[in-house]
Amino acid sequence: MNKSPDSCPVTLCMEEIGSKWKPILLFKVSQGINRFSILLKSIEGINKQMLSKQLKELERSQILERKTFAEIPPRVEYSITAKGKSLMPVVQAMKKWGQNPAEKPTVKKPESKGDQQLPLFG
Amino acid sequence: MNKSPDSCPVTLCMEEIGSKWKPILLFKVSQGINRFSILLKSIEGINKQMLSKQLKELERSQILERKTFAEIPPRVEYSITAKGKSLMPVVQAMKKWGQNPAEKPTVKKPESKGDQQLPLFG
DNA sequence: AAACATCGGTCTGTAATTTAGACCGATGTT
DNA sequence: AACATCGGTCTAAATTACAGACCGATGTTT
Repeated sequence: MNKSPDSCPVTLCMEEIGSKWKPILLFKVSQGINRFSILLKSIEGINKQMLSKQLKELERSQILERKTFAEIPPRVEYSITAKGKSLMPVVQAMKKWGQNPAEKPTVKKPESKGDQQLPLFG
Repeated sequence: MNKSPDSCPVTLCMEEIGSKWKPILLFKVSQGINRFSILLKSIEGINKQMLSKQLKELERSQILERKTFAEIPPRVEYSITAKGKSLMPVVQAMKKWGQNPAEKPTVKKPESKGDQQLPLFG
C-alpha cells in the first residue's frame, strides 16, 4: 500500500545486506577470514570481480573496513565495523537456520488442537 | 578453505531466501499481504515478472503456498508454510534492524574498558 | 637464468538476468 | 463503448554477472 522508501524495515535492511553475497561475506569476515584471496577460496561460487564489487559496496556503506599493508605482494585486510556488528544478528539467524534447516518435519510437539496458527508474527 | 556445498550454514540459508526480494515477500505475506496485485503495489521497485518469478521460486521451495479461487476476476492467495515459518527469525532480525538502523552511534552503554571486542561471534 | 606463483585486484567481451511495455479473457463499472 | 480488475505471460531491450587475460614487484622452483 505505501511506497515511501523507508516505510518497510525489512526493505531498509535489505538495502544494506540484501544481495547474494553480503551476508556470507559478513559471516566469513566475522570468523576471521578477512583477506581477499582467502575469501575468494572459501566462498563457493563467487569470482574475483564479484568479490571485489561486494567488498567495495560493503566498505562504502561502512559495514566493512579495508586496511592495506605496503608489502610485496600487497596485503589487504577487511574487518567489521560497528555498523557491521549491528547487522550480525541477521547473519546469526541465518547461521542458526542453516545449522538445522527445516527439511524433516521437526518432530517436537504434536501441536494438537487442529494446527491453529492465527496470530503468527507481528 | 572448504568448498563443499553444505559446509557454510549461511550459504545454505541464502540458497533459500538469498535474493533481493524473498525476505521482503516473506515479511509481507506474514503480515497478511498475500495477493499478487497487493504485493505488487506494496513492494517498492518490484515489477510483475519479478514478483511472479520470486513467488514461483518460493512456492517451489515450499516456503510459500499458493491457493487459487475460481472467481472472475481470478483470485490467488499466498500463505506461509511451516518451512517458511522456520525462516521467520531471519526476517524478524531484519525487521528489528530496520526499525533501528545503526546510523547514530546508539548511545546506550559506554562499554568502557577500551572497547574490547575479541571473542565477537562464534 | 627462466619460468612460475603470490597478492589484490582491473579490463574486455560474452552470457545470463532483469526490465518495460504490450497483451490475455471474463466480468463489472462509468 | 471504453476502461478497470485480476494474475499473470510474451518479447525485446537494457542491465548485470561471468570467464579469462592481464598487471607489477618480489620470492620460489627448475
